[in-house]
Order: sequence, then structure tokens, then C-alpha cells
Amino acid sequence: MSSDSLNRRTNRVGRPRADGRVVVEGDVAEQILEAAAGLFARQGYTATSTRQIAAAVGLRQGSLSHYFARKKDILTELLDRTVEPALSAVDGLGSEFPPETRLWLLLSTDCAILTAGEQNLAGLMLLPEVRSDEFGRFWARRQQLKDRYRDIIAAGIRSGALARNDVTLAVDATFGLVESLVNWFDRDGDVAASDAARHVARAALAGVLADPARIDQVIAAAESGAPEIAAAPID
Amino acid sequence: MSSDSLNRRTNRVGRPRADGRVVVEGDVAEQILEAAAGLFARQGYTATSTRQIAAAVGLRQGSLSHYFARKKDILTELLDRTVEPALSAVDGLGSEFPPETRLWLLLSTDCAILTAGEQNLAGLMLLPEVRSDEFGRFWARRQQLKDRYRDIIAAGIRSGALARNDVTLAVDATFGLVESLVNWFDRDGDVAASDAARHVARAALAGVLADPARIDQVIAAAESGAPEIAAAPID
DNA sequence: ATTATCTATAGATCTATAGATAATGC
DNA sequence: ATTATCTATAGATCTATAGATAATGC
Repeated sequence: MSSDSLNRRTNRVGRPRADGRVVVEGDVAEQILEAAAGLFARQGYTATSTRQIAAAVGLRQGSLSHYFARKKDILTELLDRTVEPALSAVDGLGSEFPPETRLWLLLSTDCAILTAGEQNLAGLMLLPEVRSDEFGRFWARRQQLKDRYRDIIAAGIRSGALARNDVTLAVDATFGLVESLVNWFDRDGDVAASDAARHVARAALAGVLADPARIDQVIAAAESGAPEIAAAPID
Repeated sequence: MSSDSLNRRTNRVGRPRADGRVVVEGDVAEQILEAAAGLFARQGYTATSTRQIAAAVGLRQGSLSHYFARKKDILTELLDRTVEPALSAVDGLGSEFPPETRLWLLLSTDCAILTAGEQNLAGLMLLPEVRSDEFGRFWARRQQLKDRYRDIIAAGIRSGALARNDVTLAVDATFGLVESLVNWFDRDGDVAASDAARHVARAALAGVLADPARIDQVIAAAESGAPEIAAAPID
């Protein structure tokens, strides 16, 4: 085997980069997404220039279009990756459990997802620019997730396990409390992701339970996997 | 009294506006702040141009500098008005109550403040651009508020009323749960501000109480104004 | 004279695109 | 031939500022 063929293995097709650096770790599109996620989260979307994103991965500004035709496409792809894991986790939720148990399972997996990963991906949805219609697809997917919360909470209210509050309030608040994690949970801080996730999930559940004293029992039942006896209906 | 002097009353010094509209309702600086708050919250800081702000109050872009030398100064003033009310509310907090009662009082006033007003002023602090050093004064004030939470929560853990969790976790989570309101509470939605505020404050308190069953008792005690009997210390 | 505005613009961006170039692949 | 990059730039911003102007105040 000549040294020629050895070199060819590590080299890539296409004009070399201006800075001379060779791309080793595969997928450039992935690198762009990762770099952009960090920049968007720290500086904001509009305040992050395509030049900055390109520089972060060792490209010139104009070369980005080879991977993403417009800046917006990068954010769209990142947002997509935000909802999808939560939505598919929802599907695996056993329906044999009583609603308050299912709610705990939903809450705790959701909180775990939000605190997982190196980057605060889910935080991107709070960027004001994301409110624009251009990102409608994302908001539709997210609404699906919220609808699952609504189903479970409504069932819990019917069974008497959850307080007979306004459903909209209960759903909005529960959903909102969970998502508070993306604001304050700090991956570089002292608090462990699992502790933060559990604390928030527990507070959210406590907020809707009819009998707050039952909370640790509900959590234990969910985690032992055994469906506990449902609370007696109120009416 | 001539009609001349009558006219003078309603007219103002200075060159008339280009659009011919006459400013009636006093303070232009306040109008700028209000318009900017709405635009920043909806579109983001960088994505809002000084031209848009000016247009919203019937001025030309260049005329803004008469009131605020730079765009940043508008946001700084808005952020100032965000922390100050919360900080002064904290001062009025009776120290004769046990910590869990004081915590409830702090939580409920804070949540009330966050949901009050026509505009989601507090939401501005989540704008990514605000993280920059330029707004350090704001973050320092906010840290003072957080320190009050820490004092009270630490005291509650010592007294045994609050769960013996990591203080940092408890403070970060409690503070974060409260602030989740700025993300999801919708002034144009169906949920009343007072309901949203109460739900969140209650969930946050439930998250840290040693005995969740006590929650409604603690809240009732705080609201009747009578200091209840403190829980027995753990050690 | 003072004030609140205006108009016009310099200088600095920023994004998307056209077209060139330097690799590998066949 | 194909691919991944480059360089250069058009066109559209955006912010801050200079200097003019049209009111009122005295």
C-alpha cells in the first residue's frame, strides 16, 4: 500500500479549507447544527450571524449554503429535534396505569429529556424569533405533546385523583412548570440533571394532585411499575 | 381668553411631527418604553429595529436619540423596572412568621407581580442578548432577590419544615418555577392571572415542603396572618 | 433661546448568491 | 465529473450622528 493511498483515506473531496484545517470527524452538517445551537442559545437568533456560525466550524460564511440554504433552515432543523424525542417517549406510556401514575411517568421522562444532552436544545423554542409563522410546524408538533398532557390530566380529574381545577389552567401550568427547566437548569452548575428533573416533576405533580399527601405514594407506585389502587371518584 | 391661548395649551414646543399627529398623552419616553417592551418581547431585541420602535410612537428613527441615546438604554431601563418591584415587596415581609410561611408570602407576591401589568415585562430578562455583561447591574439586583429566597429556604430546612434537600437545588428550582410564569402565562388567554399565580406558587412550595400534606395548612396560616406553630426541628 | 422634532447620511453590518478553484473519483 | 470549498459582491438593512427646521417661551 503506497503512502499515496494512505493519504487519500484521510483526505476529502472538494477544495481545501482556507484555514488549512482538515475535517476529520465526519458530518459537517451536524457540526453546523451543534455550533449554531450554542450560539443561538447564548446570543439569540438574529444576533448570531451566519459568519459566526461558519467560523465556529472552520468555514467561510458563503460556504454554509452548501449545507443549509438559509439561516432559518438551521433553526428549523434544531427545533425539530427538540420535540420529536418527547413525542416518541409519550407513545411508550403504558395505559394500564391510573392517570396520576401516567402523569408522573410523563412528567419525569419529559423533565429528564429537557435536562439531557450537552446543549440546551429545548431552550431554543423560547427565542422570540421562533414565534413567527415560519416555525408553525414546530408549534403544531408541540401542541400534540400538550394534548397528551391534557388527556391524562382530564382523566385524572374525572377519577378524583387530581384536584378539580380548570383543566386549561392545570395543563398550562403543568406544561409550563416542566419547561421552566430550560430557563434555569445550568449544565455547568452544581445541581445534577437528575435532581433538577425530579424536583420539577414532583412540584408539577404536587400542583395538580387532589390530595398532596399522596404524592410520594404515587411516585413510588409509578416507579415500582405496579399499578396502584386508583383513588375513589369524587362524584 | 383668546382662542390663541386656548390653542397654546394643547400644543407643544418643538418641530411638529412628520405625520402631523399631535402628542396628547404626555410622556413620550414612557410611550417609547411601552412600545419597545412589546416589540422586544414579541420579536426579540436584535430583531427589533429602532425604526420600528420610533414608528410605533409616531416618530422618525433619528428622533429616538432625544430620549434614549442608544437602543441598549431602552432595554436597560425596562429591565430595571422588572426587578425593583419584587425587591421592594421583599422588604415588607414580616420576619415574625416561620420560614415556610414567609416562603409562601414571598412566592405568592412574586407570582402576582410576574402576572400583573399589561405587558410581560419580566419576560424581557429571558432575551438572550440580556445575558451580555452590559446588563450586569440588572443581574446583580436579581441576585439580591434570589439571596432572599436562599435565606428563607435555608432557615426552613434548619427548622425541619422544608425537606433536607440540597439548598442550591431548592433555591434554583423554586426561583425557576416561579419564573416559568413569564414563559407560559398568556395575558390574552383564558386563565386568570390570580389563578395562574396561585397554582405556580403552590407547586413551588409543595416542591420544598418536608411534609406535603401540610401545604394547605401553611398557606391558610400565611393568609390569615397568624403565625402558626412551627414544625419540630429534625435534629 | 429652547425644545422637539425632522432629513440625510456615514459606516458597519448582514444574508444570499454568482462564479472560480482545488481536491477526489472514474 | 463531482464535490466542497473559496472569494467577491449586490442589495438590504441597521444604528448613531450631524445639522436643519418649526414650534413655543421670554
